Amino acid sequence: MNPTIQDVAKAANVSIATVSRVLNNQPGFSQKTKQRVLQTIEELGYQPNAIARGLVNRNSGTIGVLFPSVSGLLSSEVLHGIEARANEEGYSVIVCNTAADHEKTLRYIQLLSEKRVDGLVFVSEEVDEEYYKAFQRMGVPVVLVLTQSYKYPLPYVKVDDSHAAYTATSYLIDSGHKRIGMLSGNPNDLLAGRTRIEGFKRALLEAELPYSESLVENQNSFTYEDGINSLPRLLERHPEITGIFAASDEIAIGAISAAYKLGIRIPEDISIIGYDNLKLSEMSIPPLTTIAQPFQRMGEKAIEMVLTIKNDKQAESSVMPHHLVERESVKKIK
Amino acid sequence: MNPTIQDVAKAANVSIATVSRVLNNQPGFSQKTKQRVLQTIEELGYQPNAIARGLVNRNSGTIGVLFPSVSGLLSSEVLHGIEARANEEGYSVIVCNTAADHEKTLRYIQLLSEKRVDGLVFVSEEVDEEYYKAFQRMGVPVVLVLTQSYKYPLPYVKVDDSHAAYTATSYLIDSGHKRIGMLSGNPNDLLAGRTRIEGFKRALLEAELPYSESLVENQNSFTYEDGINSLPRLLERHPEITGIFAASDEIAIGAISAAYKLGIRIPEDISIIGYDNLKLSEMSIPPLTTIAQPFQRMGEKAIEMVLTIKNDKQAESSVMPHHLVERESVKKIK
DNA sequence: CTGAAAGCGCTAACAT
DNA sequence: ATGTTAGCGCTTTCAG
Repeated sequence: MNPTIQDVAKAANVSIATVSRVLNNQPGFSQKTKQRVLQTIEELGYQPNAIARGLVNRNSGTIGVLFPSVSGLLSSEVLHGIEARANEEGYSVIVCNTAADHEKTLRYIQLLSEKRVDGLVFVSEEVDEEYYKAFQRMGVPVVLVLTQSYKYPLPYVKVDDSHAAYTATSYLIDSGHKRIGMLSGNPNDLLAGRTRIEGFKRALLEAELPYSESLVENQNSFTYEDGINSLPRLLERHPEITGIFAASDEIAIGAISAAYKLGIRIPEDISIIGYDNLKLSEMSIPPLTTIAQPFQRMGEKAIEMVLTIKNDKQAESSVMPHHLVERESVKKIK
Repeated sequence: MNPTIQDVAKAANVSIATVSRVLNNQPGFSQKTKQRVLQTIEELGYQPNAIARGLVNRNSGTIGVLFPSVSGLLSSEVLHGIEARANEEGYSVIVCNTAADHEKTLRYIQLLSEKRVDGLVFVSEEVDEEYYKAFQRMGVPVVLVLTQSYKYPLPYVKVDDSHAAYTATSYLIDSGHKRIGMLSGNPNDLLAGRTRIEGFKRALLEAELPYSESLVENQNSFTYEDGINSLPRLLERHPEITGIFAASDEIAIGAISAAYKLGIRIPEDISIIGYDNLKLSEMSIPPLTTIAQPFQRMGEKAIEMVLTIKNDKQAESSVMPHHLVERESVKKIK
């Protein structure tokens, strides 16, 4: 059995209150007793029981994080930032893989609520009414990452998707491309789908370049496979295209693979710009030019916001800056 | 304030013991009272406090996981398996990023110990004496993943690295290659480094093919950059090489990129086989033939072992099967 | 500067 | 079938 504060008190000939005081560095003990207590703690190998502490202090020192997929290239970078910042602030993080499943998500929220986590970070998923109600019942700070809610007043941290898509498309335009298409993800995804298409469209229109819906090839998701499948279709409809904006790096890499099989050279025949700047993107052939989202920083920021809300009951949403990473998948024309 | 079991008891006109009984499905209540209790629980929105429960039951319902890097492609797959299985078994997982730092690791172990986690999963790192002592003091099951300890009796789950390297090299040989080199990771890494070189050497020797130390190009690590840097050096020393075994997929992908820049075609000029079967490997051009490690399954297995040890105080280490994944980076000669 | 004692919310005897 | 009560290990008044 682990020694308790009682054992320490007894062995050091003081009361448990005194032990508690030196443990928490609260006023009310002499240097002498402090030494004695510290020493017997050492001797006994005493370790305070965080659970008992949590019961008294009504906090668990942990923050829950909900991902639709933990093994995603993207999630792991966000998680990295979350874990780092949380640890700095003295918190642990519990990860939960919701698999984008409604029931599972609800169960996880319930679980985290029972564990009395001090805050919640909700990544990449839309917040529906049930989730929101559960959040409210928990009464702890909740912050959204890579997503936002139009219905509920939940603070978020993300980039401006529309603007970022605009930046990507404009880069293609500035590089001299005039016939530009898009490999979209899921257009029904209001957050990552619709808005990126919007930005794409706006860039084209402002540059007085042709735009039509057929210029964007939609998919159900944002994966490598989606990229593989969608490139041929887009090119079949629009063989004149020289530049492509892919809604995710994975899609872009998939498109590059598909192009390779088709004997199309990147960037000589077709230029491609991605979105995300995953580690993946520098490993492709050719290295992928893309829009970087500061995933790690976003994770850190989310924790900072959770903690701010916990203290101040208020925190503003944060729209993080994206930036262009020029590599070799886009050719400058003339 | 969250309602407590007291509130429920009062509102339902029963004692807290009764509420506790229906909550834990222990014998000793009528259907009638059960209904009543359940209903008032519903009405009050009562959620049991897992911290209080933990204090009484002396368990936290959580398992700690230590990674040298959470954002690694590999870690995230292991984590996926860990999280899934842990959740099925009613446990949560706390992730810790040690950054392979000694002090940090020690602090994390201490922290998890204070949080009274019910078990520990230790991934990809060597266990030194201080770690081991800390494990012992904790008195909870510890299982190693993708690593093992020669000094301490800690159960592990991994593949047979030497054998897997042998398999990879043999595949090259069976494909008709006679001049084969290796892009090793860190040879001072006893676990992932040394053993893979061994397997490589053994395969060559058994096939009566030339082997010398200069045939293996060492690096400090197993990254993409290492692959980029090491390919040219190996080829400079041994321009006759037609087949290469890379000690990790990342190294392999790096080598492919380097080859591309050098105008060397894969697999026409040189064949490459990797090690890991990360998602990455199917996205490369050409898709990478590699040795698959069942990362997800390993994560699951680790949790199963932790739980087994918790109950039976015994669990055997598990050497998981690896297997070859044939894709397009190796050419069959003649 | 130090100790006694009252909880934190719950489980598990032990009564009834 | 149900209630009473003693903790689990700790923090925090409140007294001295």
